[in-house]
Amino acid sequence: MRDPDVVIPRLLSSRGFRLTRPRQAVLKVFAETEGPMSAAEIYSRIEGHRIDLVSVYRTIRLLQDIGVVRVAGSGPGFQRFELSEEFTGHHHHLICQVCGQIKELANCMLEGKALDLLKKRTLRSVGFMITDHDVQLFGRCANCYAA
Amino acid sequence: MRDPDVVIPRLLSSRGFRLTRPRQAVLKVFAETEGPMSAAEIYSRIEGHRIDLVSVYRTIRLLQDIGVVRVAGSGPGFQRFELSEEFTGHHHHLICQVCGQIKELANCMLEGKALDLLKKRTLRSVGFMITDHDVQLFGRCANCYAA
DNA sequence: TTCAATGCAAAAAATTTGCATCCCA
DNA sequence: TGGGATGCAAATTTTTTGCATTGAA
Repeated sequence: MRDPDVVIPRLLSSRGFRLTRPRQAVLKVFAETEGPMSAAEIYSRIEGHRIDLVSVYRTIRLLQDIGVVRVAGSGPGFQRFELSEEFTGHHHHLICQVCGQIKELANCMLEGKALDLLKKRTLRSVGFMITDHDVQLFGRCANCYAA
Repeated sequence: MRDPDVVIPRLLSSRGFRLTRPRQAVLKVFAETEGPMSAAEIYSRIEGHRIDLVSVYRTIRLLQDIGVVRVAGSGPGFQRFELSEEFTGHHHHLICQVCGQIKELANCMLEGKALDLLKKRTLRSVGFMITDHDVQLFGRCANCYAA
């Protein structure tokens, strides 16, 4: 698994993008946080929040464009973002339907023969080429289950 | 599989909600369309669109509250809705990353022992009670694959 | 007839864009 | 130092809310 603090700045500079203060701040939040976050959540985790929310949006977009950030599980009316799997490893999410909390789940029960077979069949039958997948598991987290 | 045209009006009236013209129009669109739609898409499919977009939103919310519609695969900046599985059957989605088109996929390769085991393990280890799941398969549809 | 539901307007919330200024390479 | 990046303001887009009027039961 690669280290975002090393890889991403290098990737930015190799493509002619500058490593500015707002970008560093957003990258820091991504690197030190597990699980998907909305733009507002990222913004609120930047100490002092002395950068503009617009720059958070622009940085997220840039990181998506260069392939190091992906959309992961939109909430009600907004999107959440997460480092791509080369940094986090392949994983899926446990989403609490009561409080909205999202946790990572390391095991993927979809990889392997079943998925390979599905890919082949889908390509043959409808012409759709499957390249990625996401599994969302809904239910109640420990707190909301107890309550 | 139940018939939404029969079940939903009955469900509405049994809970004291009225079957108004805007609600009938939205229900008609849900019943005759396969796959998830945004509020705007639903609105655009209502012939003559002589009802207000606000009523579309309010109807979607109501249908969610009584459990016959669910959020399925939000797009970039908006949500998509679909009849719940008692009407459509359990299924997942093929999402084209190029054109955004969404198609239904009837087979679920997750049901069965693997999922049961995961449910047990997750409940025991992190206290999370899994009740539902969604699988999104990303890639390229036949058109965009050819291009 | 009556109260829920609608349409219109306007507000909120999430996200994007324009542009003068700033600062990283 | 020059051009990409930022901040601020304002525009867009999606969704929600307030309120007088309408219409389904």
